Amino acid sequence: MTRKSPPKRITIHDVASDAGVSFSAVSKVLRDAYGVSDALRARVNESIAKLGYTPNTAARGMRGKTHVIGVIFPDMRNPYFADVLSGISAALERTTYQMVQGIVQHSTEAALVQSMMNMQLDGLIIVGSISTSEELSGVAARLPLVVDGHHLPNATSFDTVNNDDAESGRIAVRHLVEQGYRKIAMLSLETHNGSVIERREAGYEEAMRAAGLGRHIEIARAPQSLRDIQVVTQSLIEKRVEAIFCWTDYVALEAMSVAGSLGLSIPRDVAIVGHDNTMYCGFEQNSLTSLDQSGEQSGLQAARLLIERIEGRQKAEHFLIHPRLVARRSSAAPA
Amino acid sequence: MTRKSPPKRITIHDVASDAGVSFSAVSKVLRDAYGVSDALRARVNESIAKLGYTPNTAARGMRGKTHVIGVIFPDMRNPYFADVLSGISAALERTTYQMVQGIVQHSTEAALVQSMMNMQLDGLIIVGSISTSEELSGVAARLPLVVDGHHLPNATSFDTVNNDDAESGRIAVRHLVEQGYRKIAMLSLETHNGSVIERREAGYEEAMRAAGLGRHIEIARAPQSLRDIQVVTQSLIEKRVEAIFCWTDYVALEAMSVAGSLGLSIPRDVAIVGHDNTMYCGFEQNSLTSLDQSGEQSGLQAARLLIERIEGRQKAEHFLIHPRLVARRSSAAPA
DNA sequence: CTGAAAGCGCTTACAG
DNA sequence: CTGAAAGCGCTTACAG
Repeated sequence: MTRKSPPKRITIHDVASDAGVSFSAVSKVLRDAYGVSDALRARVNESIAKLGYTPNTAARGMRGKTHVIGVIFPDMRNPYFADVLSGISAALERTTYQMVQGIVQHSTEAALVQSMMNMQLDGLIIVGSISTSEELSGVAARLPLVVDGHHLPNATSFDTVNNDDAESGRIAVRHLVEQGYRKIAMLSLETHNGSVIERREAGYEEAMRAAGLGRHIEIARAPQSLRDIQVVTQSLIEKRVEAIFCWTDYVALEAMSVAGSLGLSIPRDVAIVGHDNTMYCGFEQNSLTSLDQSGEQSGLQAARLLIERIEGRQKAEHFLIHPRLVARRSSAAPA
Repeated sequence: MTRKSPPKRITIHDVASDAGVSFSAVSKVLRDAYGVSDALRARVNESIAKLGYTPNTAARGMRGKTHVIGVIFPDMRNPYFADVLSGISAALERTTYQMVQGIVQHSTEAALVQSMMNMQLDGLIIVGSISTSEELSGVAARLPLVVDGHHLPNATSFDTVNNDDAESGRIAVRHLVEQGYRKIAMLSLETHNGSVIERREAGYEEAMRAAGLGRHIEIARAPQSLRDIQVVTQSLIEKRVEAIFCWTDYVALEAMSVAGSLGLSIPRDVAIVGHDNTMYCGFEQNSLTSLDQSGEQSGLQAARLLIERIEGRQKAEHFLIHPRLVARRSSAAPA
């Protein structure tokens, strides 16, 4: 085993001997525990600074808290998640908690959760979970959990943060109807119970019926791949729909691309509305109308709830965000 | 302290007693160590499966390897990083290594590195590092390190994976010159020594001179914010440049947006070339010419190198990727 | 207010 | 081939 000899790690013992105190005194200072005099604390902190000591997270994890939380994202491609992360990060800034991310790629959400539990993290935020209520309850039984973007009928063992996704669907439809569109389709995703997408679909259908457009309800579901989105968009266009509400922005941008490739002009030939109001919406070449659910706010609240839960709160809390339409050229009234 | 009592964790001892062996025998099976009979191994594996045992990463970290590596990204907004992650993930799939990500937000790269060292991770991949050679050498002295996207004059204690960024700059310029453009500017980023951006600038300048266009060299550097990019793009357009080579795609998309807002048409009034060939380039409304440095390949190689290094390789290796131009409408020859 | 002891769940020599 | 012992760096009662 040829290993480079790593510079010896500085431990609590080194700090103790430098400060001339017992090593348990150092531990107490670190954890802000009771029963340390100001003099002792000052001396220890000085040594910590001098030696550049940082606690070994693995060792901490064996006994108490690691002061690290985990955040799980379903993918890194959807720019909405960057907004959520930004909110979480801001909320954590003034706390002693650090964060690591797990992004579902070839592995599964469950594997990532397991891996983070094995690392003894203090709590977990799962964004856009694809797990069932039962699975999430199982996780919540083992560590503090907040789920962001998943509507669960009866989550009592963990907190949730959600956009009012049914309202998103309603707002999108009402807006398009006001602009003069009637044959409004929805471009959705093959999904599962309790997902944000399911709620958006429900809101879409409800508003269509309320507007007397029930006969025009048309929900097309495509997997996440660009190729599939293309095919499904084409078929909607062939059906001569007048407007398409897409479950997330990048799908809307792809739909826009397909329409353009077919020589159609937006919104004249087909109007498009996205969801999340990510940074690409504002680009002139897209000018995509979108529903803003403030990912930043969502992340901020999720982090707040998680910390409260780590510090002892037992009762579940559920935070709801109200979406807001940002109208742009892609849904302008037909001339 | 009212804490929910978490279901007791299954440890190596539980497995041992279930299998009727000593707990050290279990440890050996887990680590594939020498000196375990097939019969014992089979019995232990059966118990592991039955009990659903997974090793406690924190405990492992106290003595040996955690089998977890860390990947640090400078941000989550640039879609190029999703490609890199995908490559790393693919490379890890057939190994026993898990991965967590750290994304630089409000914290710093150095803080994230420290945090991951404290977690006793087995190795680190830093993508798009902003640290100096010295800082990175300091990290490499403590754990196996691969740096992706950072040209360091004399990295001997860690591996690197790089795109040939000077070549990217040259290819961009040559392509634009072939298409008939002469006043070619570069939209860059305020940056540091050894960065990929610096190299792209160097390649740009070199190719401009080689084409006899030295007098048209114009490098505008903007911070990462959309607002700043707007201002800088406007000033380039006011100088009546004929083409703009942007250091990364989303900057190019923003430049495109600014041009559009000013009523200019692309490429007739100004041609645009991006870098990374991320998924947005192919959208009809963008149709952005871009240099493909294959983020997936980059991630794949980085993970391979890191694992080799974790398993004992001492000599530094440096992998170079050759960029490839993907031409689209944004740089078509002026009619 | 301060310190000595036990123990978290593993790995790593070492002894049988 | 198998197992008992020591120890990684902390936290948590507990004793002084």
